[in-house]
Amino acid sequence: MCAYVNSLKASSDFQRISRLGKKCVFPVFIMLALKRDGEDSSFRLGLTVSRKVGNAVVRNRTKRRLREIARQCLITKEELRNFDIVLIGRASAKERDFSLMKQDFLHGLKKLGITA
RNA sequence: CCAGAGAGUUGGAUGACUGCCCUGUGCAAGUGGGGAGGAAAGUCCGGGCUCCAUGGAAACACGGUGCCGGAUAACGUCCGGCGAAGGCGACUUCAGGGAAAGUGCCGCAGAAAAUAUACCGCCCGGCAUAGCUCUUGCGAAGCUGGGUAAGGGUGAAAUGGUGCGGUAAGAGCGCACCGCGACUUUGGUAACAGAGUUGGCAUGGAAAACCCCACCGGGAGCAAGGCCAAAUAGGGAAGGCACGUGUUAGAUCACAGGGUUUGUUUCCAAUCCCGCUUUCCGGGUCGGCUGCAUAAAGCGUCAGGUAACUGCCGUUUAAGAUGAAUGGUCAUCCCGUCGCAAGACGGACAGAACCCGGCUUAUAGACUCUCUGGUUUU
Repeated sequence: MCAYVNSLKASSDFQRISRLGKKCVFPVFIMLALKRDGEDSSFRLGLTVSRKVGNAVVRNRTKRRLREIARQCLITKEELRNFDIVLIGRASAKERDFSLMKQDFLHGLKKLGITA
């Protein structure tokens, strides 16, 4: 998907994370996180935006905004090694201010105990 | 200027920082170039391309199209014309072949909904009563036998319409005009239109119930298909057995037999394939590459054509992702709304997925051209 993060693709990965991972709900998105075992040290990101959010234009835009937030917040953090994170977009994501969404994301990372 | 009709264009602009996809260049760091739409949408038609081993023909079935002529690779599309309906008009709309080939249908209402028929009414005859006249008749109401489609009422629709004649009352029964059919003729490539003669009314509606006629159509789709490739099964080679006839060293070759060829059946041509078993070799799911963007291409001049469109020449090369790039933040300007102002808010519908030609649907605002009907002035 991108050079700076590896993406989650297989639907089995999404199912495993939603079953076993920790969950944190915001009005704009739902954050799921799960620590992975093994040698691979990279961080992986998955995005899900359902049809309830809007038409194809709105869904694409929502995914881009979520991906940009992840890029700006996560790329430098060493704590995120071996973590899989899934973001599920919700309907209000198309209207919320970008900087506020960014704060929501950092807050979510703290709540799930990933960062201090 | 107001109201309206038709056709078309556009779909915010520029920049900064920081990212993504493709690509050129470079050992590398880096750096250059390109990056959503008119509908990319719905997936409704028509093609290209690919596979189903190949080509041709016929019948049946199924599906589609349906005034005429043209355009096109093709179309259910487009252009021009005809007819019908609507509008003062510009113009718009139309599932616009056949109902005298056949079957079936026409709710409710109404007498009757299709071999016509008689509910009320109108008219005539018979019987017969009240009454009148007066000894012979007239006879309302009533009963009964007929005639009649003028009038009433019902309905979406009632067996041509209006008028005059005619008649007991009526009726295309007769006549005039209109409509309709047939024939002749003129114009037109044709649909069709005009004129004339004639018939004397025959042909109610609906084909979007079946059907008939003409024409068209094989199926599935880029998750097509091809290549590289960890595992398993099918596959190939060699041997043995089996096998109609001939032949040969030999399933070697020929003929015969059987089988496949995508809606079904049949025929023709050509080509392809052929039972069982042992050993050895190989083998293609996840993944990657390809298919994959130079094409019925865009733009422009000129020429032909009423037009759709075509031809010549010149010129341009224009996204290529695959859990799917084309973003985020900000500044200035533009447009709209609100506001005295500073400023605030908003800028439609909507996201390429093999590629083209259409159709349909969604679309804030802005702009251009042509035409029509008014109004005012000259």
